Amino acid sequence: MANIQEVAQKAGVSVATVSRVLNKPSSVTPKTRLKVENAIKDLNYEPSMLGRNLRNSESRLLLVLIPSISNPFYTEIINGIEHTAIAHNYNILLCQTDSNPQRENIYFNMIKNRLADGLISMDPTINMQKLSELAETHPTILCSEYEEGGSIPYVTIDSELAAYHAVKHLIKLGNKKVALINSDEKFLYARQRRIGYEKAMKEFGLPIREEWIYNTKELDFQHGVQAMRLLLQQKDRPSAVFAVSDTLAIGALKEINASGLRVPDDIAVVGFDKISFSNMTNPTLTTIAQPMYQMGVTAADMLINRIKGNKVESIVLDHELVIRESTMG
Amino acid sequence: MANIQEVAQKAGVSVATVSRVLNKPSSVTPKTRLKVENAIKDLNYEPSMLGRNLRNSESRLLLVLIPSISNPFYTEIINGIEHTAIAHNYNILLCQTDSNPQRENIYFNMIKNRLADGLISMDPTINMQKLSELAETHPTILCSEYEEGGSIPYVTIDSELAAYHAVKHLIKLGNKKVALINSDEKFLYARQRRIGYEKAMKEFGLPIREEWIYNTKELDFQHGVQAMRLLLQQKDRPSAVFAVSDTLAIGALKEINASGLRVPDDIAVVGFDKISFSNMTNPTLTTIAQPMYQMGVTAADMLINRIKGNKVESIVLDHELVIRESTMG
DNA sequence: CTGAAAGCGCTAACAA
DNA sequence: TTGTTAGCGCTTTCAG
Repeated sequence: MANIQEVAQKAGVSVATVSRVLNKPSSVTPKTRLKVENAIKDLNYEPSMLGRNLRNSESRLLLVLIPSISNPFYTEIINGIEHTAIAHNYNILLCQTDSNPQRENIYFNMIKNRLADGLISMDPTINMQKLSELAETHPTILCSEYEEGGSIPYVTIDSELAAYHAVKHLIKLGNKKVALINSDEKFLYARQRRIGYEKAMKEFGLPIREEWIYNTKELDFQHGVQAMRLLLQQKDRPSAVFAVSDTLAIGALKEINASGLRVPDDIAVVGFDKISFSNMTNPTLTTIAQPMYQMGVTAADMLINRIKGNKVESIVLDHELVIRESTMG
Repeated sequence: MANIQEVAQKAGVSVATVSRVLNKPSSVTPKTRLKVENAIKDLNYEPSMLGRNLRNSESRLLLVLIPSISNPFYTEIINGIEHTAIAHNYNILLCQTDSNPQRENIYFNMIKNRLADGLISMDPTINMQKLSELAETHPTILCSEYEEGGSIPYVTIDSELAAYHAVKHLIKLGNKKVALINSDEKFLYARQRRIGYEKAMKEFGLPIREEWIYNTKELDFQHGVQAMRLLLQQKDRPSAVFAVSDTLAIGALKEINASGLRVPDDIAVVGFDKISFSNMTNPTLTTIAQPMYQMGVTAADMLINRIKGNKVESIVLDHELVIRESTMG
């Protein structure tokens, strides 16, 4: 636990020189550098980030806000963020809000208290009002979910177009009765995906029937099961389902199987997100792949740029339809 | 971005008094306290953790090391850690090693650089040699995977006993030919689970056949598929499988289904960990539940105690066999 | 109960 | 190239 002072003393130089060896070795003669390096080794010295951070007025920490770590949707995005962060000498503070405003507040305070230099929010349930206020004074980026017409820079995909592609795929397979398992339409992406769904249906002259549209409260498996159960109870049963998240789709899959029907023969299913489990199901799941990793990289790049004081532009990335067994006859 | 100085000035008191209002309001007269509180509000003051941390020689960050965030095994443990941490005014720095020694080094350095006050490792691939050295000078706890006879305190379950229970369950169901899908036996838990498996088999006078024991390189789904494929190629096919992780078991499930056999009628399957996806499969998976959340809480408590300078004892928690469809005829 | 002052470990401006 | 020194924002000891 030696400090810079002791190193300087041992090496017979000033603390400034030690600091230079640490941060810009080229600005020191090889001879003195060696002396310092030896002293560092002898004393087992490790520079304290506490001192450095205070002096530099930075924490070199990036706060990443997600609803829950158990949602596999975020893992690849986080990987992208983390990789980029580390490459720029930052670390990430991964924080779960559990969609709990109290939790949210703790994390907002961490930013205000300079425990983190900036924030990437991926939480659709976040209090946009408060976040926008925070964003005025502290570098902030939205990832995936964003605010239409808001002032916070974001990186996302075109949800409407993606949903349109998914539904079109089902229709082209011959399905005329396509159901939609959507999440709560208080979320922007849910509204957008519904529009994409309707657009595809209309384009092919198919009717949009309210009984085939189900809005779930949450995104988890169990809600997918329940949604599918209700859909199966219809007298005029849909022949295909588009679910706006893989976990919902996997729930639907499970329920279809349980009811003795077969996927895709009786009912075809398309999910959204391409989470890793989506090819472990039986049958494997056709799904929309978001460029997760790339999204994370982009978000982190944008945030680091903001921290540096640069202006950044919002970005919309491309998606891709991944066709697997759940729609292959 | 006001600092404590400006608040003091505005309130007409010394910085010491402001600090007192922040940390021990009862040590200040209500009258001065009010003055200070008003100044804080007026200036929108937020105390800087940078200054406080340097002064207190602490970061109030706990480093949590996991192999990969995509492994659902860790999510509940992390929740336990995080909750406990927050309750004690700590935050966690969740770090993925990707089983990459280079990554590992970065994180070890973060500890040495005082970016975190202590470390909980859940990475079975970690360099124990290096970790032990680090643990001599920095608070360290092992969670789940531990070192037999090592000096680092740990919290874990009795893997041998759990495996014994799982296999005994299969045997009691009438299975005489039980296969084991184990992970690499360089890991302690893998060795222990094999011993538990053998113990149960021996106890019931059943032969232990090497062809029925498969060691995988990794724990993911795909390796489970592959292991099961080989097991199914045996002329004398096992009638039950115990996999040491749910992801492996889910892979096995998938492969059994693909080969036209039925679970549990043809082959019964038991997993390990009770990850959330284990009851989304078809059929749902019988598995060993570890008290994940409790493990996280315990690990965090232990670490915080170590940071305080207290001695802590290693703890072995109880597990539980959760019987579901994959073993229910 | 309050204030003055030292100092946590580091960096960087300035001087030599 | 190297050293001196101020100071980042805070807490805490010591006096009063």
